[in-house]
Amino acid sequence: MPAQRADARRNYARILAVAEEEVAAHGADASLEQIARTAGVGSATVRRHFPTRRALLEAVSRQQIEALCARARELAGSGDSRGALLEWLGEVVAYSASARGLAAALARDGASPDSLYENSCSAALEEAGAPLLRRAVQDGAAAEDVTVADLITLVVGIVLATEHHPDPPAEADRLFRLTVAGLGPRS
Amino acid sequence: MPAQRADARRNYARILAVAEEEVAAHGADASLEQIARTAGVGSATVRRHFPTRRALLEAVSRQQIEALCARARELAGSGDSRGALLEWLGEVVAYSASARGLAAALARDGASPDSLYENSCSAALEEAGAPLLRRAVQDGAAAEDVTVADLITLVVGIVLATEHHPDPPAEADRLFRLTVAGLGPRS
DNA sequence: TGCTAAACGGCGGGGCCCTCCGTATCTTAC
DNA sequence: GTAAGATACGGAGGGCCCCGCCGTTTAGCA
Repeated sequence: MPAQRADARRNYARILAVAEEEVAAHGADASLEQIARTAGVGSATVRRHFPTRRALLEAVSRQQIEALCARARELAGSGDSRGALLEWLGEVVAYSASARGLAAALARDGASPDSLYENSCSAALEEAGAPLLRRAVQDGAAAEDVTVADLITLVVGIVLATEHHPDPPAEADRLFRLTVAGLGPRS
Repeated sequence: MPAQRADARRNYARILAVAEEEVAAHGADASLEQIARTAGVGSATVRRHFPTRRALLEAVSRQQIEALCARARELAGSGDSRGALLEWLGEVVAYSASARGLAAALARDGASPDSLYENSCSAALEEAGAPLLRRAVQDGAAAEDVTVADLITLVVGIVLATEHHPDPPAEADRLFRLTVAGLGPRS
């Protein structure tokens, strides 16, 4: 006895596939109705499988998020704690800047009453990044009151602000390096 | 012979006043129709005075922007070039975080064909901030390849990313300080 | 006081989001 | 194999919004 009916699973997959293309093409505010139309289902079905736009964005971004989490685990064993953290953050920037909708999925949405099980995407990333940051703090390469959430928020901010540039990934990377370096040579 | 008819000016003022409240209440994507209704004019009239949402946001933010420009001129004479630049940027953060819509008005919108006379808001800010940055660069307090536009973009990113937090201004300020400090004590 | 041009605003088209509810389809049990 | 029940579907309608058109009003000038 499947937890879900077979046709429901099929539709879920179809919708998700179409949504990936549509979000890639039109960004985080792609039309849900358009997705439904292309997938050949009713708009209600889309809403049934993905109650909120955010839910859909998170599902679309899932693979990328998991890849980033895996990368964090890889880097956790690296010798250079600061370098590992920066490398990982840089990849988060690169992914978010090139895969449209990812940044929006990561952005916290204060509109929710209970923020417990929500933000599954950003929660996963934060958990994966925690060891990296912890090690960097221990090595004195990062301030103690910084959280992974802070870093993710900064990254998301950079990506959001560069979203409309001619070459978002390049610009995002530039600003990220600038941020890492601090305002300038002399502090 | 007025460049504009008297009633047009009146309506402009009415709409702008209503828009300020509405944007303050509902953020950058306040309903233009709601503004028209509250102002007691047709929605076409709103569009006539403010062809794009961005135009309206810029008009709404004009006073704040000018205040920030004035502040930049004040700080231009300060002895501590780095301190002056940081002080100014901090105020940009504070303004943007507390006045809803300002960040959106500042955000570059790549949708425009000719970006010449556009972004009057951010253009003004950039011009006002240029001397501050120039001095900081001369004093070696900022990297040479940094532009005011970069700094504004970073600030806007921080504000956008913290927009949905419980206390946006506080969070934005935190992240700004974190950015200025660089990732950590050891670089 | 007329005339002209500027400004207004109602209206309709198109789109999107959201909800409801009758219907079709899958599962399971017999 | 079939009948019953649960599950999922999707069309339709309401509400809101942005946008453009165009007949009408009104301010400003002679």
